[in-house]
Amino acid sequence: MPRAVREQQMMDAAVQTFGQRGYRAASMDEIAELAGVSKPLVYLYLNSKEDLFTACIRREAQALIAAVRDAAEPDLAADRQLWAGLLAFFTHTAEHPDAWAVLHRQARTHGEPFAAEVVVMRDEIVAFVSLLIGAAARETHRADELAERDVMALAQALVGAAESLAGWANETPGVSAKEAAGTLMNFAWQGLGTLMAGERWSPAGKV
Amino acid sequence: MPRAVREQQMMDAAVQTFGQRGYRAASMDEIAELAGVSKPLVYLYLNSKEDLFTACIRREAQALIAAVRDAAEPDLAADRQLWAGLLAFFTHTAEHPDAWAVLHRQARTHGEPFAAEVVVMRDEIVAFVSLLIGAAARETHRADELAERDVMALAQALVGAAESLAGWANETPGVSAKEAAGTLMNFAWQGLGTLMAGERWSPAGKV
Amino acid sequence: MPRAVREQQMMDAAVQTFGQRGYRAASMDEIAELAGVSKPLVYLYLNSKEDLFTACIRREAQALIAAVRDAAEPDLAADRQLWAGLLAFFTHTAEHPDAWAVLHRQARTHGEPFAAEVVVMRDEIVAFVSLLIGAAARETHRADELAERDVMALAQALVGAAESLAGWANETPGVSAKEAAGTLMNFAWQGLGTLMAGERWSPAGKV
Amino acid sequence: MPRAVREQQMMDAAVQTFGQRGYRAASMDEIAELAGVSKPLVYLYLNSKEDLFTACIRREAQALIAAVRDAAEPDLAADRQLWAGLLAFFTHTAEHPDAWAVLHRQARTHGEPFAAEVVVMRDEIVAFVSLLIGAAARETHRADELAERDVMALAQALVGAAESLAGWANETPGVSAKEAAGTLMNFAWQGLGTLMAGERWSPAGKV
DNA sequence: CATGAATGAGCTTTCATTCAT
DNA sequence: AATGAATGAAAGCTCATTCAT
Repeated sequence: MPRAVREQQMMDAAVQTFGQRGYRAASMDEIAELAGVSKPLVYLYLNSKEDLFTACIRREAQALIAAVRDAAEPDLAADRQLWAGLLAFFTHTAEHPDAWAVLHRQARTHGEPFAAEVVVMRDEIVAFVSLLIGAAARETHRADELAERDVMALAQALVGAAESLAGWANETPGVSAKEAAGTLMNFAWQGLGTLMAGERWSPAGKV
Repeated sequence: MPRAVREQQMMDAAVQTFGQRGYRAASMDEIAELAGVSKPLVYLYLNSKEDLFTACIRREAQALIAAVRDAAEPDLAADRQLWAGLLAFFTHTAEHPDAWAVLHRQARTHGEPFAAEVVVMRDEIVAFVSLLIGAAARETHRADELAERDVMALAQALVGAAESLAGWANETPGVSAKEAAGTLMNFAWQGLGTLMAGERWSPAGKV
Repeated sequence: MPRAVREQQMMDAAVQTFGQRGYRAASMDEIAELAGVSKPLVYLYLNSKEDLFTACIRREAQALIAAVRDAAEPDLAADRQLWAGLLAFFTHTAEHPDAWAVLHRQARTHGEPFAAEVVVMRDEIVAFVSLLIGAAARETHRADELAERDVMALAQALVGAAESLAGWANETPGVSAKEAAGTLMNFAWQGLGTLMAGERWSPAGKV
Repeated sequence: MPRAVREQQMMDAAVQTFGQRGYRAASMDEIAELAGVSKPLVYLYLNSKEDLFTACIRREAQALIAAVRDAAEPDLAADRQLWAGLLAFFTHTAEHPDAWAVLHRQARTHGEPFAAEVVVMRDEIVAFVSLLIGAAARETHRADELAERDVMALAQALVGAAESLAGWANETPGVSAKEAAGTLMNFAWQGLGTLMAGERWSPAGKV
C-alpha cells in the first residue's frame, strides 16, 4: 500500500482518537491499532506524537477553512455570504465531530505549539467575518460608525457564538446546521444592523 | 491545622496546576508539593486524581455561578440584570484565570465524567440567561414571538459568545471586563430587541 | 530500608551490569532486578541512566584513587612509593574487575560526558606519577635531563602500560598483583634510570 | 557495481559509524545511508549487525597487522625492527582513527564474540614483539636471564604502553607518530637493556 | 540487483497509587 | 495526623530484521 494512502489512514485514526480521548490520553498504540498498522510505521511516517497531532490540526484546519471559503461566493451580498459561510461551518463541524473536537478543544488545551496552529485558522476566519462586517457597514453607508476595534470584538463574539453553537448543535439531537445558522443570523446580523443604525446600549440607559 | 483548611489549600494547588498544565499533564507529585503536604495526605483527603479534579470543578463552578447570581439583583430590569451578570462573569474569569481554564478548557476536554460537571453549571447559566430573555420578552409584550427553543438557542449563543470573549479579553492586554461586557451587550441585546420586534433574517430575504 | 543503603545496593548492581554488559546493552530492568528493587525506585533515587552511570564512574574513580593514594606513603623514597602505588592499583583492579571495566572500558567508550569523568581521575594518577618521576630525577641529581614534556609522555606510557597489564593480569589465571607490579617496575623504572643517566635511543643509533 | 566494491563501501561506512557512535548506538539505518545503499542490501551482503561488526574488526585488524609487519623488515637488527614497527603502528592508528576506535575501544567493550577477534590480533602483535625481545636478548647473549613468562609480560606492557600512547598522540595536537615512537623506545628499550644486563628492581632493594 | 513497506521486541521514563510506621 | 519508601502498569520511541516486488 502506497505511503500517501497509509498516511491518510493514520491521520484519520489519529483525529478520531485525539478527538475522543484527548491529546495526552490518546496512546500511539491505540492510534496504530485503529489505523490497522504497527506503531513503528506511524513513527516512520509521522515522526512523533507531537508531529502527528500537528499534522492532524493542520489538515483539519485546512479542510474547515476550505469548506467555509468555498461556500461563500464573493459575488453575493455580505449577509448572504455570511449565511452561506455559517451554514458550511455548521455542516462541516457536524459531519466531522472528531475533527472539530481536535481543533476546538484539544489543540487549544495543550500548549503553545498546537494552540498557535489553531490561532492561525481562527484568525483567518475572524478576518473573513470582519471583512463581511465591514462590507455590510459600507453597504448601509454607515461605515464611520464602527471603529476598527469594535469590528474585531464583534467578529470575536460572532465566531465565539458560532463555535459554541456548533458544540450545542452537535450534542442536541434534532438541531440541524440550517437551524443553528438561522439562529445565529437572527441573533447577530439584526443586532449588527441596529448597531450600525447608531443605537447603542449602555449601562446608563439606551442612547 | 484543621482538615478543612488543608483541603482548601490542596484544591488551590490543584486548580492552579490543572489550569496551567492540563488534567493529564498535572502530576499528583506537583500538586502535593505546591500544596506543601505529602502525597499520601492528598490521597487521604481527596481519594484520587479523578475525585480531586471533580472537586475542583465543582468548587470553581459554584464560585462562578455565585459571582454571576450575586451580581444580578432580581429587582432590576432584565437588561440591567444581564449587564450586571456579564460584568461579574468577565470580572470573575479575569481574576481567576486558572479556575476558568479548568472549567472552560480542561474539564470539557477530558471525557464525560468531568464534562458532565461543567454541563450542569453551564445549564444553570443558560437557564438564568433564558430567564432574562423571557423576562425581556414579557417586558416588551412580545413573548409570543419567541418560542421556547429559540430562547434556548439564543441563550446558548449568548453564553458561547461570552465564553469566547472571556478568553479573548484575558489574552488581549488592555481589554477590560467592562469593555467586554459592553461589546456583548451591544452585539446581543440590540439584536434581541429587533428580533422581538418581529424582524427576522432568512435566506429568502428579510421578513 | 534507608535510602542511603538502597542507593549503594543499586550502584553495586549497576557497576556489575555496566561492567559486564556495557553501558548501552545494560538495561535498567536488569539493574533493578539485580539490586532487588523495582525500576521506579532506581529512577526515584538516581534520576536517569546517564546519572546512574555517572554516579558509578565517580564512586569507583574515587575508590581507585583512594586506594592508590593511601598506599603510597609520602615519607618513602620515590621508587618505593611507585611500587606501593602500583601494587595497590593492581590489587584494587583485580578485586573489582567490574569497576575497572566501567572505568577503563565503558566510561571512555560512551561519549564526552562520561569520558570526562575518567579523564579527571586519570589526570590525577598521571600527575601523581609525574611527581614521582620528578622526585626520582631530583634524587639522582639529573633533573635537568628531563624536560617537562618528556615527563608527561613517560607518565602517560607508564600509566598506559599499567592499565594494559591490569587487564592482562585479570584475564590471565595465576598472575598476581605483585607479579604485575614487579614486571612494570622492572620494565619501567630501570629504563627511567638509564634514561636519566643520559643514554638515549635514536633511530640513528644509540647516543 | 560489483559486489566486492559495494561490500567495501558498506564496511567503510560501518567502521566510521561504529568508531564514532559505538556498536550499540550505531544504527543500521545510518550505516546504510552513509554507504549510499538501502538497508536490505546491507543485510543481503553482510547478514546481520553482528556479522558486519565482526567483518569490520577483522578487516581493520588485518590492515593494522599488515602495516606493522610490512614496516619491520626482518633483515634489520631487533631494535630497528621494533622502532619501525612502532612507527608504523602510530602512523596507521593516527591515519585511521575510526578503525583504531573500533579495534581498541568498541570491539573490546561489547562482549566476548567481538573481544575475541581483537585478542587474536593483539596476540599476534604481542607475539611479534616477544620475538623481537627474544632476538634482542640473543643479540646481547643474555637470553638465559629472561624467562618465557617475563618476555610475555614485558611484551604486554610494551604493547599496552603503545596503545595508551596512540590514544594520547591522537588526541594531543602536535604530537607526531615519530615522537610517540621515540618516547616509547626511550622508555622501554633502555629498560629492557639494563634488565638484560642483569639489574632488577625489587621491593627489598636493587639487586 | 535492489528497495519500499512493514513489524516484533525492547528500551527509558513517568505516574497514580499504596503500605508500614 | 502524617510520611518515607516502594511499585504495577503503561507510554513514547527506536531498532534490527524481513518480505513482496
